[in-house]
Amino acid sequence: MSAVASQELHEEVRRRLAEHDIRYTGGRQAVVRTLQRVEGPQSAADLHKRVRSIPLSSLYRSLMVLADVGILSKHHDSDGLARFELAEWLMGHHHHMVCTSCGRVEDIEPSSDVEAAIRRLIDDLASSVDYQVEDHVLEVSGICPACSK
Amino acid sequence: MSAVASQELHEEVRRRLAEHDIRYTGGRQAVVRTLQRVEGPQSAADLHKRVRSIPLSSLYRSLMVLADVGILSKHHDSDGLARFELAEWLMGHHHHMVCTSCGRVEDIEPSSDVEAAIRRLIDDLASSVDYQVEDHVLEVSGICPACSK
DNA sequence: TTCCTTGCAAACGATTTGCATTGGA
DNA sequence: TCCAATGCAAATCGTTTGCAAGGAA
Repeated sequence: MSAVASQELHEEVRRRLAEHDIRYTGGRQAVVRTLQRVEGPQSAADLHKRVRSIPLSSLYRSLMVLADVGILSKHHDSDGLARFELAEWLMGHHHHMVCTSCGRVEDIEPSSDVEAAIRRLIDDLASSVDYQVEDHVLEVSGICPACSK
Repeated sequence: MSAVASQELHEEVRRRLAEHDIRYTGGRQAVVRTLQRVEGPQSAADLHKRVRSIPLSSLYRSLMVLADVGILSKHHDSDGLARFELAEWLMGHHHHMVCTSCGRVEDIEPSSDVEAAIRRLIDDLASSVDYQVEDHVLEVSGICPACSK
């Protein structure tokens, strides 16, 4: 559940890719490295600005491959743009705090007891509709400290 | 917080639109009526199938207008498709349970004490990053009863 | 050699927009 | 009359794909 150490991360990724006979190429490493050092989910365009050496189509292909094998998680922001971040087994489980004013996204890592409480609530909710819970996403929106001034 | 009575709904909508000098036309009523009777957020294509009389471009325009004045809320599914549902002040606050197998989305209305607990947790999380909470979305994914058989 | 990868350009598909027309207050 | 609303076609734009060339094992 907790994040993989930074040094081990690339080895973990390489290993996971190898299981699928997929190479951990320079372009893919650049994507993972970039996502490792920036906060919040990034769009293809965001990443393209940071690794201008990789053409967009290749970037999209890398993102697809990495998401397919579970190294990245993909979701869509309020504008429908696809955004990517390192998957939870690499990043650690976390939630998002989105500023409705500036769009900034902050990662929030709940303390273990808060997280436990969330799970309990979710299990409650799920049992009422007889679902088998796999995962959950909590996204909180509000005004960030910078914008509230 | 609770849902507006079905009969009052259209009056509420008409009122809200009137504040913006926007007419509550047949097409818009069809959209609202459809969203009122189907479960879960609907895509433009979904809605178009149900109200085939309205061309897609007009449908998109209705959806945009209705979302802009806060009658509909818009979000994107895992494929990036825009989906719409009646806003919370009309629908009542609720969360989503998404089946990862068949894609079905179920609305979940948390009991008031569960909801209170969620808010407490969120306020906790938010205070740690000094955000001013406005809203929250909890999306739980798992296997629905039909798919688990 | 074998197959995964990459680049470029073309194709796609959801959504948006220009413009002339229609319709309600 | 006046201005919002509509329909149609064309344009946008993020994303995907075909295909030929490149590269690692």
